[in-house]
Amino acid sequence: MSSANLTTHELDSPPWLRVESTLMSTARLLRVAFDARLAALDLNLTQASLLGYVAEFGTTTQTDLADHLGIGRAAIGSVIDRLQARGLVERQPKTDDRRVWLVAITDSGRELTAHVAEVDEVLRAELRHGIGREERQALAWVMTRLQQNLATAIATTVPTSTTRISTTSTGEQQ
Amino acid sequence: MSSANLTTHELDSPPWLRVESTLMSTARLLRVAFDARLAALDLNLTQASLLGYVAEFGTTTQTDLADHLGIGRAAIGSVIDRLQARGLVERQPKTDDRRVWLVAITDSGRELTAHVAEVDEVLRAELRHGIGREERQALAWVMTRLQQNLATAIATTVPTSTTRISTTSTGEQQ
DNA sequence: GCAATACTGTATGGCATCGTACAGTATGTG
DNA sequence: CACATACTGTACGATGCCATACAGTATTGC
Repeated sequence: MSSANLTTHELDSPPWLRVESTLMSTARLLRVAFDARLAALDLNLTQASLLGYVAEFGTTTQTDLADHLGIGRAAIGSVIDRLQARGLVERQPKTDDRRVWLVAITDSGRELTAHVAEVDEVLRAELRHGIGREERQALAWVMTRLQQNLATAIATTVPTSTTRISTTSTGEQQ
Repeated sequence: MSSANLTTHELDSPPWLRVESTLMSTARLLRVAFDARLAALDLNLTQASLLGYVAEFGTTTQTDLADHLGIGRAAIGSVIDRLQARGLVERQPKTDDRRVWLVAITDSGRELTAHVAEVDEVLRAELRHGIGREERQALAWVMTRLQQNLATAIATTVPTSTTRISTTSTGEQQ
């Protein structure tokens, strides 16, 4: 079974990483699940998110898009490239700022978005199974709080910066 | 410097992906945070997890390790390569099965694990800030449940063309 | 014994993302 | 107006992971 191993490995993983690894693997499964369902539309989660965002909020700059989807400006470029190549979005010049592209959804993109929304709705219904409304809200709240703490933790991490950790040897394995 | 963009993009992301993207970005931040703290030890989260697992549960095969850490067999190999190159773990042949390597922790690996545990403890204390015990437990419970639903959803995804969710056989013609 | 099958680890190529550096453009300051 | 600074999108290389294909080894069936 080459499919992502779906073993509930949180049960016997080292206790000092239990929550972390559960979160990580849940995120991975989430991506796999969406990607699998979206594969029928030849989209992955990132592409679908971008499409949905543009469909809902209209034309936006790439930087804006990158911020909202939580990935970098460099990465968003290639995502747009592919969607544009398929005619799902288009880049329009912005008249008063020639640095930026405005990313707009096309008709066929809008059409596809409807299918995406459908897939999304179905999948999310399945994921809600056995989980109450308050529990979902609590989950969202705790994770938001966790994000704040994470941001603080990252910001206050002692800059290992200059140490650079010197890759030293390690270089070649093999 | 180098600060990952920590924008709280969950607030205005497309509603039909809100929970999903929150989970994804939380996972990303979690990895970034751990990686940043572990950078002082020249480890990333995956390496630290592997080290911790071997330290706690003793020698294991690579396949076993891959399953428990939730990544593939191919990926685990290179992780072990690097740890081995630094003398933190070692590969021991298994006498009664010459296909497999038993991955064992070394003395210096065990020593480093103590530091890892320390980093982990500090960071987790920071992450708990403002989050009650029951809330954490609720989080863990919901995510476990979510994982089950995800696993089911993935398994029941209609195989698009070549997508082989199928069980064992069928794989190669032959 | 021998062939078929299953399993383990590795090599290879691909993908998504990151981080850095860069050229083009806008905006602010003197 | 000239210059410095900030911002946008892109190019490039690196990383971590995956899926596939493969060789070596074990196991099973006859």
